[in-house]
Amino acid sequence: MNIQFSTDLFAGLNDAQKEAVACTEGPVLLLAGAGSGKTRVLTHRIAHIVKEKLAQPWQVLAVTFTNKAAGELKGRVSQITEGGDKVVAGTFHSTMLRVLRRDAETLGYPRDFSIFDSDDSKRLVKQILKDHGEEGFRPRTIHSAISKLKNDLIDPDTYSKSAKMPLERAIAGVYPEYQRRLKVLGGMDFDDLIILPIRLFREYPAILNTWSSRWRYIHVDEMQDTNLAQFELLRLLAGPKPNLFAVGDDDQSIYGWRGARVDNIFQFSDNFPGTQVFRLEQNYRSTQHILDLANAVVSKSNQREAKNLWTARKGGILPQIHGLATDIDEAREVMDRIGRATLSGKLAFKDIAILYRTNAQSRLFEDALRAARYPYQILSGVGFYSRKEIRDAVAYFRLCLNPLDELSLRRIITEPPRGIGATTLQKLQAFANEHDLALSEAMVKADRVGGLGTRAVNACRIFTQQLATWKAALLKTQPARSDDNGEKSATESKTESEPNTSSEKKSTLEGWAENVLEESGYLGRLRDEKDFEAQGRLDNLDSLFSSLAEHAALNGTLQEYLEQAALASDQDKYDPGADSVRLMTIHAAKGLEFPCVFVTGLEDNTFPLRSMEDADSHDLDEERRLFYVAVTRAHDELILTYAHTRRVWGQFTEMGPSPFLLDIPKESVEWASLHPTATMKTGLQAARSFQQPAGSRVGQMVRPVRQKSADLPKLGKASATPENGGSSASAQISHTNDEDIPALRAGDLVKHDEFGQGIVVKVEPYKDSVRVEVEFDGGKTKKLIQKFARLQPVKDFD
DNA sequence: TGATCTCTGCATCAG
DNA sequence: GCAGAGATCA
Repeated sequence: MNIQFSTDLFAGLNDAQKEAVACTEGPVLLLAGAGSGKTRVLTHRIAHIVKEKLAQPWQVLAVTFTNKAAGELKGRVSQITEGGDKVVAGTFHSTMLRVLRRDAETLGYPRDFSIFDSDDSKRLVKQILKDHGEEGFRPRTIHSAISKLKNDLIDPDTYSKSAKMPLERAIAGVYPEYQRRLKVLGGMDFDDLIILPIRLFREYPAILNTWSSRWRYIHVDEMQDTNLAQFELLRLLAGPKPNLFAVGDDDQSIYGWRGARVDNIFQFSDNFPGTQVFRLEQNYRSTQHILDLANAVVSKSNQREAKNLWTARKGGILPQIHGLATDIDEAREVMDRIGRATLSGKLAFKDIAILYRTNAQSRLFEDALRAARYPYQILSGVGFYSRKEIRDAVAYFRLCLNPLDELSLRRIITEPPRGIGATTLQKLQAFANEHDLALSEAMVKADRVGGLGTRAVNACRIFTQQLATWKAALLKTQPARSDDNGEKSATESKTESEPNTSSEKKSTLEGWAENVLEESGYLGRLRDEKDFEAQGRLDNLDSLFSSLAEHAALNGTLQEYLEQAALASDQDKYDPGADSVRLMTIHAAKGLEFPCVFVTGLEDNTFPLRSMEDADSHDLDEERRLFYVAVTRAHDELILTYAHTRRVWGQFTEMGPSPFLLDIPKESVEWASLHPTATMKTGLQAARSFQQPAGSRVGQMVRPVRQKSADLPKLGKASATPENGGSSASAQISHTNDEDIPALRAGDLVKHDEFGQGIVVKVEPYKDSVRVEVEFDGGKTKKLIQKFARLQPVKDFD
């Protein structure tokens, strides 16, 4: 997609797009279907505002869904008009972080507050539960409840009044304490980054005025996925004469589970009287086939604005559905297709995306890609910054910036072991509580803490001294923010490779970082371990150092680095240049597009994924929209796959096909599955069972895959049903692979073009092939030379 | 105190 | 299949 240098910003836009770009004043709602060019409208509108001098670039705010999208937006605006790089663009979180870095002290937080990620938050909740003697509840549950309350702007007092049930009372007990401790530790969690600015704006109108008068034009992308708190922020910032431009699509609302409200779109006009509404309904991305399929499934959802998404791209490749015996076969099938498409030069690796519902599914694809030696990148899952060694390193860094950050302190105090164990910490903590000190302050005064042995006191002294040295050394690496011109040598001083120099000599940020981990003994300990895993960890730390160096070369501070790390999204890892297959969850694929898309794991309870507690139709609708998002990522080619057997939690589990597959009209898709009739049947059962209350779950039979072939009677029945008659089944094998002949063994299910389905009775060598004896349905037994017989294995069947 | 081992519980989506 | 908790031993 290339934006041309055009004097006319409106050239190349369709009528609806033009209108939206031109409408710069007052509240505007742009309902933009998938692939309808909303990003184009956003960029052009902002460029238009800047170019017409309606505002300075820095008076234009664009809230995007990822920081990466923000960067791209700025880049594109710069291409069209001058000063585009000065437009303020970022996610809600990163934008509000600016506000908070300036005024956090007003709310009683230190300037250098830490950002706690959800792992930190859960730890904190766990601590509180322990202190309250309520360890029966899961920290995860409590934390997510608190998070939800915060996003709904419900404060602890209000909640406490309505809390009745034991769980609710536990939440009500933890919530205020959690907030209190965050503050004591000088930390904010992700939700605080949204709700604290709200409090700031409400309580200090002058501060609100600073920002709301600065940002004269506000743009919000993906409005359907904003929550109440984010909406309130927008309302406050937009002020009484809102120049607020919101873009969204209710069909793509996929974050209900974390508090997003589609009503922020539906009720936009009520909340902002005088709203002008525009619709983008022409899709420029996908073929008609793909849109038909997408529309068919999403139109079954209950709460939805009727719309009419269309495309001029008629024809194209019909989407395919492919059912495989096992999840491993599924991965193999995807590899096969990738191989064929790339080998023929039809597609590059980077044109291909493999999408899945949950991160756990990525492993098999990863293994298969590695085995096939196809380049790939994973855009979701356990990222770099959540690796243990990186978290440890970051904890050291965070502690240097914010001594109150007890979570980090506790994390690294035994990494490596330094003679300070649980009992010592307990005593320190008691002392700290008594004298109203932070844990790190108590350590400084360890000699005054009762009951500590000299060994422990010494250990504390050594550690606190180290910490002080590191802090001092850190200051030398940071260019003073006001006059930072000279420090260009940041990347260049890597010449000295002596690891054990004192902190004085390393004046670069990465040198400092390396030194901290060296002096603390962290690196030494890893080196001593000498095993494969430890080497990997050391390599990762090396990557951390070089990324710090890169950051420092751009005059970035450690704090900024940590912020970026904390707020980085999965998509920020996306490297559009690299020619590699992309793997990601559907959530992470939001906003992206690819010529060829695999949507995998289309089984009941994989996708849609049912949760134990709330299996109501509302959730199914969100899964449905998620499916819609998944398939509308594709330009030309769409392949849906599912497996009959999947390993779940290490156990082989029978899966039924996704109910979504049943919503796809026959003419919109090609069934490449081996057993469509059976598929449809189990699919129907699955669809029905979805509506049943939790507890009555089906399809959880567990048995080893090897026993599969013993399942013959069922097969016989299924293939004897009148409506399938065998003909439909044979039509399904759309392409026989003329690769290697499948290895068969007695008990395997096979299918023959003429004789239908059967079971292998005997396998014996015959010349340069094998002779297979097959007992076909109806009792006929045939001896066939496999080389000529074109027997198709039917590995797995319900 | 800390290393090692066993076991249990648990398992979406994400900034 | 894995991480974290708890038990055990040096």
